[in-house]
Amino acid sequence: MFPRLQTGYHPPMVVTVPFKDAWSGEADCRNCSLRSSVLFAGLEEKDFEHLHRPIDQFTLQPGDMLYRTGQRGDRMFTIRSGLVKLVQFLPDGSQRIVRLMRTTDVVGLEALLGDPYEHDAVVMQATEACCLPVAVVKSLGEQNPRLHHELLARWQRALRDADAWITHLSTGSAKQRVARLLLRLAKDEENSECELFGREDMGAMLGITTETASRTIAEFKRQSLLVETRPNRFLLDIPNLGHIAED
Amino acid sequence: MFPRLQTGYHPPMVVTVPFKDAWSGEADCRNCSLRSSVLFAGLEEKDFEHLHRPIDQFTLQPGDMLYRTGQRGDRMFTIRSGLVKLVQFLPDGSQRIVRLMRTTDVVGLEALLGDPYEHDAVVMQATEACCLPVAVVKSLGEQNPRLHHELLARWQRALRDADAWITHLSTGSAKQRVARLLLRLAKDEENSECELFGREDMGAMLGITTETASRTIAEFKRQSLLVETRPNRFLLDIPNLGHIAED
DNA sequence: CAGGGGATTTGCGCATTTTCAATGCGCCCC
DNA sequence: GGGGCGCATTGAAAATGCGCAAATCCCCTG
Repeated sequence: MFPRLQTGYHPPMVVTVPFKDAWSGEADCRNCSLRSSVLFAGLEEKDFEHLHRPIDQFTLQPGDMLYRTGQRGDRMFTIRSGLVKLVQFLPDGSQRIVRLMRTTDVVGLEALLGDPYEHDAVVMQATEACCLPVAVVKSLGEQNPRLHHELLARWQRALRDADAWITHLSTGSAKQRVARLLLRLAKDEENSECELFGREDMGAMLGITTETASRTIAEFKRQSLLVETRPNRFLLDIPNLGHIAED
Repeated sequence: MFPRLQTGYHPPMVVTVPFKDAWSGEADCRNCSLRSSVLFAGLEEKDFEHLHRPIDQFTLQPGDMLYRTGQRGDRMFTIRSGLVKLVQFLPDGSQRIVRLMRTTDVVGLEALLGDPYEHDAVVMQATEACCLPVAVVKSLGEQNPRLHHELLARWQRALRDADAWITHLSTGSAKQRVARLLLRLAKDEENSECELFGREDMGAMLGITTETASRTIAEFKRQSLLVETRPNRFLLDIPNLGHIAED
């Protein structure tokens, strides 16, 4: 169903690989545990009656791709849990990650306009996603003003994230960028811990090389700004990282 | 009406400065010369009848600000001509330009959601702008599906621009970034010429220092990749700049 | 338990970029 | 015509990041 991409592989690759069957059931949108914060937050009983086919739900593994750049698709996705990166490629073949999508984010909004997808959407951590057919969202959006407003808000959220990505993660020294990334990752968690990922991905997010990403993390570890509680899970010294990030 | 900001000034500044009266008339939307490409492209005669107050039009000078970060506003702007930068600030006070807005772009979309503006919107080159009250756009958007679609498309366009900003203007060496910026500026013009701006602004766009921007431009000039036809107007050697940009 | 593949870390030399300071240029105003 | 101001350019030293290769580590598998 969803092609799998190995970390480190690069795009001119052809996906000959297994169609992993990732379907994990039909979502019960009415009783969705994320209902209040998700795109469908504003739906009412009468709207659900228009939902003729149930919404499909998928469980995806790292490397799976929701879609590829340039492809035309008729679906968007709500991320229920996990982590998905949106990747763009430069003419020389190098890649840049332009956004991370997490719980309650909607991926692939451009499909709603009939545009081809702008990115490769690649799963980084095991992810549950709901598949929203464009036709459904479109028709519900026309009937329900709250959903419609919710859609605009999603677009705006994506835009704000993109701007923050420029301002925070693509500006300043490597140390600053890494520190800002760590803080941002820990922000949503309760215990000032965060799950990190491969150095290559870090580099692609921050516009630095893999080695510089690695060196910086290693140095932070030596300075006890980071403590690795398990592989790639870090406890942060938030105040001091904040100090590095800002100045 | 619109506060003026001098180039090089930074944000914690208070605008004590003259309220320049920039009002330049009421727009005749029906016969707008940009009608076909502007937000209101899809309006029909009956829609115009709902336009009770005419749309105001402004002529703005470099340094004028359409709005500031954090401010709540009830208007958006269509840029008719000229150039406007959207600026964000880092905690240390340095600034980063995250987008350039030009003819037919809509600035300040976030007002439509009732959100505070996300940027400082500062005029870089003399600009004509139409002021679109949020209430008007909102009510027309509910009546006219084409306008509504147009709105989504604007949001998507902004998002695509933001992503391109990350991928093209915030990635790679200084030389590459400058080359990409030049090419992008020349793209819309017919004669492979482009209007450049202050080195400080260039730096803030590319995430490099003013000096590096200056050095790079100076070097391109020495290599005849650029020819300055008038102050800050450059004729480009597109193929060779393209070569630098890509590799 | 040994072997292998991939990812991370590290060393080292080099290129780029920053930083700070000085100089030069053009323009406007007195 | 002579400041003065803002901006662009340049120089030189220092800091930073890159590229490449070697070493290490980790995990998975046979």
